[in-house]
Amino acid sequence: MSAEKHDVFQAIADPTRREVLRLLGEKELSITQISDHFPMTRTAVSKHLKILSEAKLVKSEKHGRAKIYYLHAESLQELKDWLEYFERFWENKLLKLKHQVEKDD
Amino acid sequence: MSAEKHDVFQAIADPTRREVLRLLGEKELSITQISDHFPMTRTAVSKHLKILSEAKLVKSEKHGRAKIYYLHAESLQELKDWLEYFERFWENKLLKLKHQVEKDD
DNA sequence: TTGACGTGAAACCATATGGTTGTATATAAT
DNA sequence: ATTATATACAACCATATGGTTTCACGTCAA
Repeated sequence: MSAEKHDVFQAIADPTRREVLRLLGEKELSITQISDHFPMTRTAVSKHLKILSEAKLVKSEKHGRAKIYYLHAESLQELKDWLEYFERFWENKLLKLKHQVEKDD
Repeated sequence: MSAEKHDVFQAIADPTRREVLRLLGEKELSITQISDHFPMTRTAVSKHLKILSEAKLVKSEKHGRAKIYYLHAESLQELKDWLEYFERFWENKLLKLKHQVEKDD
């Protein structure tokens, strides 16, 4: 798991990491709590969390011996911006369809 | 490059593939035309196109000896839907900020 | 103080990924 | 018919990715 090349797009490419984000959307959780939801070792989950951290999609705080992770959804803005560029390619189609339906009434 | 496991999330994880999507947003292009934009072989670009095809983000038609690719942006809807779930986590913050600014006026 | 608990980190492994070169095949153009 | 063009496909390669096991270390509870 190499250096500074984990951006948001790569971070959300993995289904496990997307599921982690959903979990953290519900509630802050420790690493152990998170890994209880997955059929893999705590170490594996920990690596996923590292990647999510690098992409700034999650943040963490130490509470005693536990490390608590929480969602930092603001970083999804980059994705939203990227998507926006492509919206014109199908939003128009939906509008045209809507107009067509209304005309048919 | 293995079987049916290329979904939209994985397809857009690669910067080259995102750039291909942008290019095709401007204009339909053949494989050769697309690969002219990248510092890699036509074969490499062709593999990226295959992955984008599997994710249904692009479609293609044969015109004589050329294979013309065009954008199929509708498949980005899945991404949009996924994002929507997380919007509540920061849209509210922006709204609060906006209200604060208005109150300050 | 002695464990038990929660995490970190290193070493290792199989497979995926992103790229290359080389060869084959179909379609135009001369 | 020959040649040039556009793509397809197979083989190969280095590195990344996603996972494991093992061990070390700080922290909390008895």
